[in-house]
Amino acid sequence: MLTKAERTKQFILETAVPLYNEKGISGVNIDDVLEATKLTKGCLYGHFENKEDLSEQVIDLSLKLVSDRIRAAVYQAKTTKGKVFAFLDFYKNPIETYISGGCPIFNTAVEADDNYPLIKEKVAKVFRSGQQELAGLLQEGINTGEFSAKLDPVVFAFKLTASVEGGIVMCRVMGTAKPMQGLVKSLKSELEQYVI
Amino acid sequence: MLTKAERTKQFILETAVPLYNEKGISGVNIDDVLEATKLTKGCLYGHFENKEDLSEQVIDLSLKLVSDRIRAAVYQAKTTKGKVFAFLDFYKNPIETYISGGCPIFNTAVEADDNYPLIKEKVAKVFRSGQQELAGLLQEGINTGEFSAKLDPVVFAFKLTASVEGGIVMCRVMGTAKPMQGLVKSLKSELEQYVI
DNA sequence: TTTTAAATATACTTTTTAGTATATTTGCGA
DNA sequence: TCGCAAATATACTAAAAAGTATATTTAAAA
Repeated sequence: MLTKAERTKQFILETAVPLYNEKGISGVNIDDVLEATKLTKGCLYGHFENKEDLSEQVIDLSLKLVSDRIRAAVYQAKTTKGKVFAFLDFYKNPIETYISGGCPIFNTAVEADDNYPLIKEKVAKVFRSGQQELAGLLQEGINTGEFSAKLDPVVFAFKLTASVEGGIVMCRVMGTAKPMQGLVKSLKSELEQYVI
Repeated sequence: MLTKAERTKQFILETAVPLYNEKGISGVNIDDVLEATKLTKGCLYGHFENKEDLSEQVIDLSLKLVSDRIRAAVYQAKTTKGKVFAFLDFYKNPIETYISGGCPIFNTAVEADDNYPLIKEKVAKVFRSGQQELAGLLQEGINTGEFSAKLDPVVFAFKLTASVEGGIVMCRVMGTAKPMQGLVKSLKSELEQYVI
């Protein structure tokens, strides 16, 4: 059983997650969070040192939530090909995302890049481990004979992630999920070329 | 000959462009701009109604600058394949970008998405016309017999843009341009498959 | 070259946002 | 179920940021 304080803190973080994802770190202010949680300053500052502390923990949670969810989707599939397809299907609809406002990993990456070195490093870690995992998956597929050895796991893992993430942003701005369908289809058939 | 006021206004906008690209619209404040330009409030507010007006015009310029530059790079090549390759090579080094801070089209897209509907629409226009142009280019290549008709111009144009833009962000955050080389190489060889 | 309106600087006010001191309430171990 | 420490609310101060009134300077037309 969680203590009251722990539950409140968790509630603040969870409520702030979509807020931060939509407005960005610089775009969110404390009053937004108070408004959304219906709590007061005294309460919030009882759980977080300052805005920076809050922001850091919100981003931590956002990154964890979406990473876990993608991983869960991927590891549900049995074959390697199925896993890769599951990854591609995760952002099938870039308008209505798991956490409102697009992909938090990517959104954070763009904003943290030149402004928040600490958070930038967190996102870098997420990307690096994600790339390693995805490339490892592809390599495994080659090892088990599911894919041709002509497939470059590291390059293709990057291509998959970069194009999907880029596609999300473009679709969201243009207000249509359609190009994503074509993109995913194209990436799937690209992988099919390596299926033995 | 430009008048003094026109030159000053242009100077403010040009100075603010990299600032906005690095810090984002919500991250920039008037004092940052004054600091960078070494001008004063009285002067700045003589040229812009308010911060919103300034932001809008800075973004307009950023989008124009980078669009023009990409177009210039592309239309320098003679063959269609050469043009597409030039497009891919434009962000060959995602760390040191034409405008410091990454691709302004993409950075703006991410931030404007849920926060600045007016600017979002501007970015959407840039993406739409860019996609149309790139797809048109590919279609032309098919028409002239340079590419196979099996190439889907709309889908491939989206794939090219999304993956390069996504790749820029990932490389910047991870602090390495290397994955971009592999990505560009892969996209080039993907196009080569359609070259007759 | 002179005049003056336009451009810019200075010094302010207002508004917004972050943060804090203290009072009040509430959950939980004794 | 009582007592009190922990949690939360209230009401404030501090800091930062936006915006303005007015003085001063400067560029360009006469």
